[in-house]
Amino acid sequence: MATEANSTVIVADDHPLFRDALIHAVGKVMPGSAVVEAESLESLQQAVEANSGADLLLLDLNMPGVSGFSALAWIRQNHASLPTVVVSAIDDPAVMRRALEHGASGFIPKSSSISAIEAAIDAVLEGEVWLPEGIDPDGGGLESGEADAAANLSTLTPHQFRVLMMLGEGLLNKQIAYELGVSEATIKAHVTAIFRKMGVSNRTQAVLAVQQLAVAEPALLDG
Amino acid sequence: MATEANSTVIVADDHPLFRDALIHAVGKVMPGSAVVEAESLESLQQAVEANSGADLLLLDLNMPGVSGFSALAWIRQNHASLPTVVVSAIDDPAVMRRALEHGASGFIPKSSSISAIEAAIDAVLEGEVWLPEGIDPDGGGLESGEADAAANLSTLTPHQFRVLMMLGEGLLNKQIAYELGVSEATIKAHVTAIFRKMGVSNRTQAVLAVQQLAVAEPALLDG
DNA sequence: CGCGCCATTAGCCTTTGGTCGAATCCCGGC
DNA sequence: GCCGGGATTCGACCAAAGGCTAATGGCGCG
Repeated sequence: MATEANSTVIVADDHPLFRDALIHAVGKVMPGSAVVEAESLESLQQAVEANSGADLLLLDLNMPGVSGFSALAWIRQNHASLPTVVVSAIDDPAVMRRALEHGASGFIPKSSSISAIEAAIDAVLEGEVWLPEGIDPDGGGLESGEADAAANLSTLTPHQFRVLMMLGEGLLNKQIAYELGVSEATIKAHVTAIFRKMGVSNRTQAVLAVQQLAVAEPALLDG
Repeated sequence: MATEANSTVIVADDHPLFRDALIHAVGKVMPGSAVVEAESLESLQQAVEANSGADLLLLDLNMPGVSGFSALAWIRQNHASLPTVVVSAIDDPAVMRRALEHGASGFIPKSSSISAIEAAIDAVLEGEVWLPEGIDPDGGGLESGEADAAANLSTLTPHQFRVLMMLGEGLLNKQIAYELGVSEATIKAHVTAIFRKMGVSNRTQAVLAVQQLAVAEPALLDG
């Protein structure tokens, strides 16, 4: 069991109950570790920037402000030394493999037992790659467009990344400016920079590029 | 074996070799039937409009001009009496079930044997629903956003539908006008009508709505 | 035949989007 | 303490998008 002292873990999940459960599991596997919580893209970026020496990131797909593998791809490229485990309600093996392709060190379905979650954290801290039992980590590789989109995405600055995510929600420049508390001119400048880095020429194409990193929502089975 | 005479089948697939294979299978199961071919969205629409009494449509996902379930959803709503079998290189059971939810009468993976394809056509002509062996047709139902998008999509006129697909490729109004050989004013009129019917207020949101009907490209496994 | 719907286009005006240049700020290196 | 580069910020300027009105022609249906 890896019982590191003075270590830091970032837990990013917008569901408070599940976030607490993850924190609890972290506390058992890594007693004495500091935990930083994030429940949105903004707080996630702050947490990652402010704790560049963190030892582990537990990252939910689908938080307010990001969906799909965008955040994972960006963080992995900009903080390569931060091991990241994806946590998600989705339990599709193909999604798990895509997560690994984007640099994740493991994948924890939200349906996992406490002991499985602890085992996963423990394994990743030891430098291993962890997937649920019975899932084959191999398979294919990313579609070329998705890999390109991820590579381009990772060159964006933090602000540019957030702006791009908002473009992906169909927001107007004016709305983005208001939400970020800056002028519309600033957003336009960011948007132009995004276009260059993403290799596109208008916002619709930028949104389509981001969509390649989306995960298909599974049919809603719970009640 | 259903051997209808004077029947018409539409085969829509942009891969000539596979289209021929499908036509061959149709010829065996339905001797004497007329076959109409389509290899793009435009020719598909022409074929469907010109053969309103056709007995069967074999429809590929991912043809030039359309991708995902958009074409399926639109055709099923506007030509409810035309049984449609989806043909695709994708063999994900979840995709097959979504096809059925959008009104398909069956799903034929391109990896199927000739005999399986013939069996599928035969079954659908008899009014049955056909899926590959071992696939459970039940499961979930569509995500609400996807069902809404499909419903809205089906109210579009043929031209509007084509314009929307081009919006989904990130084209400018000017480019769409050029490709369709009409003026930019015409495209703007179509686009405005599309926004109303789709319940959105700008082209980015329209594209996002259409994207809900997309299918995730699987990892490329063939050589 | 007339009515409604679709497709087409023009003209006009307002809003949004996108590019350029430039100022400021922050941060690490010298 | 000073310098340089990237990030962030912004205003000005022009292009594209979007809303509205109005007019034309075709096509199906009662």
